[in-house]
Formats: sequence, C-alpha cells, structure tokens
Amino acid sequence: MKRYNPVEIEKKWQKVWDDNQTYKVDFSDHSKPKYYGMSMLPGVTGAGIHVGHGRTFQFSDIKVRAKRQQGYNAYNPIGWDSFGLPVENFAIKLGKNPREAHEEVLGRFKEQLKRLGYSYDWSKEISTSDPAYYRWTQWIFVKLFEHGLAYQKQSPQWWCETDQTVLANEQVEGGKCWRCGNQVSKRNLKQWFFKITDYADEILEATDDLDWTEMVKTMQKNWIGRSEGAEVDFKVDGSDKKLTVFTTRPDTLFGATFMVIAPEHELVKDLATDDNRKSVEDYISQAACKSEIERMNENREKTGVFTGSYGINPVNSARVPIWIADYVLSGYGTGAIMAVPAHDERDFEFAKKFGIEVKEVVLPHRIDTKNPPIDDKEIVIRQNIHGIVYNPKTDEYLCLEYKDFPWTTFVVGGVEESDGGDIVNAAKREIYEETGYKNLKLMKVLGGQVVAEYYAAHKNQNRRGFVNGLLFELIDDEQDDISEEDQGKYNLVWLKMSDITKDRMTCAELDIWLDRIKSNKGLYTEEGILTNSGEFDGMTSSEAREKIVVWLEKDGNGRSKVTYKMRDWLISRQRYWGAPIPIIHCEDCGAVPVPDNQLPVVLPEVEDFKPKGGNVSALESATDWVNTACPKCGKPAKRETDTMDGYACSSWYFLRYLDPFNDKQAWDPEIEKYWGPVDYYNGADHAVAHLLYSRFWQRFFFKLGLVSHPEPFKRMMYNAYILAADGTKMSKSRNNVVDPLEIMNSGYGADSLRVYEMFIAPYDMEAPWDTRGVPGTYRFLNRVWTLAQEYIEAGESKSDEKTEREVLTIAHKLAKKVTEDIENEKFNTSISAMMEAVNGYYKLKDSIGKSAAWDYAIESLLMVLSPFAPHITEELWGQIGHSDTIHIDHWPKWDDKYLQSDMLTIVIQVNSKLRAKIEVSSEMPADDIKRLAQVQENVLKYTDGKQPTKVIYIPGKLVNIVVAE
RNA sequence: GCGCGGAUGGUGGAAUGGUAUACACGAGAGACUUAAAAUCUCUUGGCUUUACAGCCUUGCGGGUUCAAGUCCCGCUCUGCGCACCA
Repeated sequence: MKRYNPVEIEKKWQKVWDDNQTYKVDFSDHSKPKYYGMSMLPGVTGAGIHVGHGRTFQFSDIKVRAKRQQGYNAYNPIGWDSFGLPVENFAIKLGKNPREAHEEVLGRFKEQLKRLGYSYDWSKEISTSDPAYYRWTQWIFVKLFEHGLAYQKQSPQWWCETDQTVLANEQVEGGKCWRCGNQVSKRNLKQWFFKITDYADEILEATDDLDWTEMVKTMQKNWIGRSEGAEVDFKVDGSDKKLTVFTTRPDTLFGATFMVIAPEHELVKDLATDDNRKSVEDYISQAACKSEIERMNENREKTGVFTGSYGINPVNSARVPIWIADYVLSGYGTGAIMAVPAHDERDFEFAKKFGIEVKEVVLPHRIDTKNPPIDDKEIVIRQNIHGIVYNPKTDEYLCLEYKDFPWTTFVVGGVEESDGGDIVNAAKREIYEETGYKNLKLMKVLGGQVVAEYYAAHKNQNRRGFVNGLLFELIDDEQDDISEEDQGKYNLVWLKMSDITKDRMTCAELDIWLDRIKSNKGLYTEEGILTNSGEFDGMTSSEAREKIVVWLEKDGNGRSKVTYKMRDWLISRQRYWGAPIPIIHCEDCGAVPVPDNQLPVVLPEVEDFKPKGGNVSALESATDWVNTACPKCGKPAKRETDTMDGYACSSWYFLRYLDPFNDKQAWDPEIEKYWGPVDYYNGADHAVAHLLYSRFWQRFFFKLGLVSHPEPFKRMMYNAYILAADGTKMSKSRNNVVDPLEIMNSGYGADSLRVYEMFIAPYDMEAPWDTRGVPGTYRFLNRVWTLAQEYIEAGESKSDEKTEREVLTIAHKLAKKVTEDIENEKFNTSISAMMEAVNGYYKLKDSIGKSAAWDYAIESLLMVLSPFAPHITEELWGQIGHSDTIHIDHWPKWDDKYLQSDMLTIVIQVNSKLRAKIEVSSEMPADDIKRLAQVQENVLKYTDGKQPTKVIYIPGKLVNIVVAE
C-alpha cells in the first residue's frame, strides 16, 4: 500500500497545474456560467504572508474551486498592491529602493501562495506599481478631474511626523497613523482631494441592499454619518455679517443661549471686538499648537473665550453671546453652532463652566399606556407634583397602594393657590395630607417638568399634566393619622428600588424619575413637547422641527440641510513611491491635467527617495522631471510633485483583473459586463477605506457607462482576525506570526494546513491559532488516503444490500451537506461532515470494494474534499483510474431518496423531559407512534397512570406527552 | 458615551423553537509491536449510582411556549468600530 506523502504529491501536482495552465481562464468562453471571486490584493511588505492571511486567501480559493468543479468558468485572480506607503516604509527599513525591495521579497510571497495550492490564474498577474497599470490609475484621476471630482484645497489635514506625509481621515485610527502607529497632528496645507462626499447619499442609500457582512455595512453607514437638520442664520448684532449654524435640532432654537464658532472659523477676526481681541488671538494660537490628540486627552474639559460679539436669534430676536471654543470642529457643518445647554450635553458643560444661562424648551413626554387619552375628549391641563419620599434607614421609598384599583403610585397632587405656586410647598403639603409624615428634607427637584398624558376616568376627560418630581428624605418617623376616607382608599407601602418597576407602578413617566433619582445629569437631550417657544409651545419636537424650518425659510433665515461626517478623500502624499498625480501647474492656465497621449507620467528614478519633511515632496529633487511645458499653452510649467494615496491604486484593480493587458483602455466594458461584479472575501481591514473608495469609483465609472453595475462587490464577506498564541491579533508588527511554510515544511503539507484553516472556526469569527490542531486534519486526510488505498486494492465488494444502502446514505447526505455549506459559506461544518462520513465508512470498511455504492462513495468524497485539499484528491483521483483533473467539472449529484433511512428514532418526552427513545419504521402512522410512545416502560413510570392532557407529535422527531403534575 | 458582535465541556467549536455538547484537539484505557512512533478500537460536561437510571448544566435574572442555547424584557462581562460630528 502506498503511503500518504504530502510533500511529494503536492510538489508534483503544482507543477502539473502550472504546466497545463489548469486554472487559466478564457474570458471569451461563454459556454459555461461564469464565476468571479477573489480576496484582497496582497501588499508585499515583509517576509511573507502568515496563517491569518492564509485563511483569507484560502476561503476565496475554496469558493472558486467549488464553482469550477460545479461546472462554472471560474476565475481566481492574483496581483500585487505594490505602490504606496507600506511598501516604501518597508524599503526604507531594508535600506533599498522600493522597486528592488519589492522584487526581492516578491519571490517569497509567490512561493508561499503556490505552495498553498491556490488556483490563481497566474497568466493574468498584475501589479499596481507597473506603469502599464498606473497609466490607467492616472487616466482615472484625469477623468475625475474633468468631472470636477478631483480638486485642490487648502485646509487643515492630518499629518504624520514619522512618515512625513498627510493622511486621509480613513487612515487615522484613534488619532494614530495607520502605518507607524504614531500620533498625528493637523497641518494647514494645499492638497488634492477626491470628492467622495458627492456620492455620500447614493452610497449610503445602496448600503442596506448589499449582500455584505452586516458589521461592515454598519461601519460604513456610521462613517458616512448622515445627519438631517437645518442651517440657521443669526445676524451679528451691530454688523451686516451673519453667522450660519448647522443643527439637527431646530426644535430647540428658542433655547439657544449662546453660539460657538471653531477657532479656525473664517469670521473669527471679524467677530472679535477690540476688548476681546487679545484673548481671542491667544486662544486661537493655543488651539493651533495643540495637537488633536491633546485636545482629546484633556478629558474633554471645555475651554473657550468670548468674542465680544452677539448674534440675534431669528425666532425671538434674543441677543446671544458668540464664543470661540475648540469643541466645535471646523470641518463639520458650518464650523459654528447655536448652543442649547438645556438639551445638549456639551453645551451644558460649557454653559456651566462659563456661567451662561440654561433655558429649557423641550419637556419629556409620556403617554400613559394603561390609561391612554381617548380621542375627542376634552383636554384639561394640570400642574402636578410627584412627591417621592426616601427613608435612608431602610433604603426604601414610600408608595400608595390602592385598594379598589390595581394602582401603586408615589404621592401625587396638584399645585394649589395656597401653595403660592411653589412646588416644594405643594409637595410637602400633599405628602402630609396623604401619608401623615411631617419631617422631610428636600433632596432635590428632579429636573424640569415632564408632560404626562392620560385619561381620567372619574372626570371623563383627558389630562395633560405638567409634572414636577421632588425627592425628599425622611428625617424621622413622626407621623399624624390620615383621614379615614383615605385609609379606606389605599395602604402606605415602603418599596425597595428594585420593586419599583414599570409593571407595578401606575406612572407613565416612571423611567424619567428613576433616571433622575440615580443621576445628576440635569438635562434632557431627547425629543419631547415644546415649551418657552412662543407659538410652537405644546407641539412635539418632530412637528415643531418642520414648522420652525418652514417659518425660517419664509424669511430666508434658514433652510433644511443634510450634513455628513465623511469628508472628501485626501489623496496627495508627499512621498516618492506612488503613482504621480498627472497634473501640470502652469502660471497662466493653472492646474492642467496631463493629456491622454502623454500618460503614463512615469515615476522618475531619484537618488534619494526618502521623505524630505516640511511639506516638501520627495519628487521635488527630480528637477528635470518637474520642469516641463504646459500642455495647454506650452510655457514652462511644473509637474505636481505629490503622489497618489496607495488606496487609489487599489480602488479599481478588480476591473483591471478582467483585462490585464489592454493598452488601449483601462478595461474592456464588454468583458466587465459579462464578468462583473465580483464576490469579495476580504481581510479584516479597510472597512471604511478601501471598501468605501471602491464603491465611490465604481459608481463614477457606472455613470460614465464603463461598468454595468453600480456596486463593485456583489457579495462581500469579511473575515475576523486570527489571534496569535498570546491572544492578540496576529501581525508582523507584533512579532507573533506563524509562517505557513514552516507548517508545510514540517511534513504536514499544504492540504492539512488548508483544511485546518477552515476547520478552526467560522470565517467571520475570530479564532485563536493553535498549530497543534494541524496534526488532527493531517490524520483525517490520512484516513481518506487509507480508505482510497483499500478501495483500490480490493476486488469486487463483498457488501450486502443493507450495507450498500448505508454507504449510499452516508455518501448522498455528505454530497448534499457540503454543497449547501459551501453555498452558505460555512466551511467548518462541511469539514465536520466529511470527517463524520469518513468515520462512517471506516465502520463499514470490511465490505469495501468495487460496487456501485462504494464507487460513488469514494468518488464523491474526493470531489467534495477537493476544493479544501486539492492535492491529495487530485492524486487519488488519478490512482482510482481517472486521467482528467478532478478540479474541473467534477461535483457529485445526490438523490433525496437515499437521504432517509427506513427506520426513524423517535424521542419521547414526558412534560418536555427526555424519557425514552423508540425505533420505528418510517411508514408507521402518527397515531400508532403516539400510542406506542405512551406505553414505554420508562414513560409509564412518569405518567403514573394519569391521562395525558396533550400529546404532541413532531413528525419523525419526537413525542411530548403532557400530564398534570 | 454611541453603534455592532460574542459568551455553550479542559480547548476550538456544532445545533431550521423539538435528543444540547456534533466534529476535532487534549486526556485516559486497550489492541498491534521486542519496544517506541504511527495506526486501529473504546471512554471522556458535572454530581449521585455496582448497574438500571436520576438530578444539574449553554454568562446572570425574569418572561412567552407543551418545549428556549435559539424568541421577548432587564443586567454582567468581553471583543471590535466610532468618538466633542452640534
């Protein structure tokens, strides 16, 4: 018997696949359905991939392999993300030119990928730093420029001191550079941007319909951060200027007691009065020095200065002071806000610190669900108080439990004339009258009023109560008797906080009181009913919001407005290793795009490519290259010296994969129409960068008619991290990586590793790496090998009909299970199913041999295992007598008639507890099964002679006998 | 703080509302062997029990249901993302 030698057979088959170009795809072959799937473009930085990457590449390979076997013309592409900061930094570390550094380690990557047996079409390999590729990246830049989607702007942007370049928002993670992990700061520079915000709405809207991992969709939606609201113009008092603010809460406009502008706001100088100029200027220069990180780290303690100017609130002509503070961001909205301290936490903090008025304009609103208002009944307004009495000795609260109704309440009452309109007096009086307690200390007034709506049955009217809650502490037990009438109505009870629940208490606004007893927040930031808001009083927030905006629009003082958190994509980099931005700056003509016939703008060779620092791009030194002629007027002009963000290169590569050698266009739209869009099995990065940028570009191409779908990735599944032995994410920078070559070289080979990578956990769940698991899958493949060898060596099968049937049941079940699991992308359970099947075959091994059943069992096992372990299956496929490759057009069909066996196991429960199991023929009628179930010995023990109240039968599964206990 | 996940044996993990712990790893026992490795077979959630069997168990507390890991309500812990976005 031949022994399983993975190292030998893997080498052999990899060469055969290479020589035969087994995985080469002919795009023009439309005789079969197509399948296009891929994983991320690998970046070549470092010694090679680790097993975490392996899991990602593995996954798409299995998916594509399965499709290829199922009769698809299936394409699994490969290429290299070779431009950009990561590669350049890697080169600097190596002390080499980026091109040399890249080429030096590329071989290692290729070796790893080939040794892992991925079914890439190597004949179509691409690389983003190849001029034949970036010629088209530049062409796309020019197209964007022509459509007004690439523009230059001076503005404060993230700057990484270590990497000496600006970064996009998406490349700043928690205030740190995505590459080097050092803190970044802001610099005010003139930079190139792609106008992704133009597509924000479109992208956002399409997100819900994508067949993507939900988490990524959520991250993208949050990143885009759409907010609906309004812009409101405040006139500046004593000036013809106006200050425009953005707010999502126009319903709180009457509560604006001050305004705040960002230190970078353009009106800063105009607003600072002579008296305040010095302090304003000091504050601005201070804010400019402070890094963004420092701003964040200062525990968000609010700082700011008064400008000396006032704004006029268009709704009520209130004169409100204008402040400058760095908690208002210049890049969002209009860089200025109206501050409503009563209804916004940040404004509240600021107002408290600087002693500014807090004006409440929105009251919380609750409708009593137990006694809801009835339509068409009169609405009566009441001023109410809730007196909540706390006994610190027992840690209990005083409540009234009514005798005639299922009501429990705090002390509730109205404010009477005799109280002088004072809610504290009213509450004390009511507590005394209803409970007799005399000695109380006011702890706190529980915030502002709350509006509670309910139906008062005894008066047949709807009531809208404006309720104040007051918390008292009991000083001592001294108590007078209460009236006999009241004694007949209710009992006094003391309840623990844990017993004061929504179900027990008759109080629609209970949650608000409990919240306010526990916390000292003192402000209400949600929606409610308007108060102190002139003609809008009594309206709900949503109603008022609309009416106020309409009212503002009429006088031109405001308009509804949508704002996004997402900013435009900053793409210039002051670094050498990237696609040069194809722009020529001419003194007369301005920024002129390089004409198509002059593309590519080839990246010049320079002596010293290292970053120069101080906003100077590395390409400045290539003076021969920089100095050129304006394509428009011919006068001397200078080339743009910034290069493009590496993400630009990787935003369209899946399109180039479909036409990698085209030198007339970026890709042929006809090919894309047939092959796009792609299924994407992505690594755990880039959720808001690459995946968003690509969607933006694809939509742009779609508008130009260059692609047939508005979305680039039909299915996108996002894998979770592989954790290293130390429990942290596996990565080069943490120095905890496991090299797949190491495992393969230790004798287990690629197939065992591949199977283990998929077996370890579902793809979208993070999983700790444990190399000790590989021998387990190696053992499994060995068992497959042994099974096949015994099958080959045996003659005619000696099995009887029953065994044949058992073999077929296992085989057909397996074919169905693996086919479905692959479709549903649950590869870990398909491997379990294969292991189970092999275990089953082992039990029947004595009968192995040539027969219809065993032929099918062995062949179908090899076919379903093949995407996971392509080498061993190809080898055994040949050994059992096939001359073609297993990897094309070989997938088992199953027949449902083999899936069920003749006998069923029925579980019998008594009162839902498992008491017996019976084997019955699948033919047996339900009534017979129920009857049989009830006479089982162990069942009788528990039914104890009683008649069942119910017998539930779930066909083919279980009987539940319910008896009274 | 906000948003999105996760929590099941010693470990990784399975379970369309219907036998919880599949499949593996690890551990233990046995067979083969001069011996070891490899291989094969069996055992393996906890407690009680010679056995039959019983009780308990899916982070915690409630609820719905004949039946809950799964659905609903309220928590705890944990991972990830965003974070002064008005």
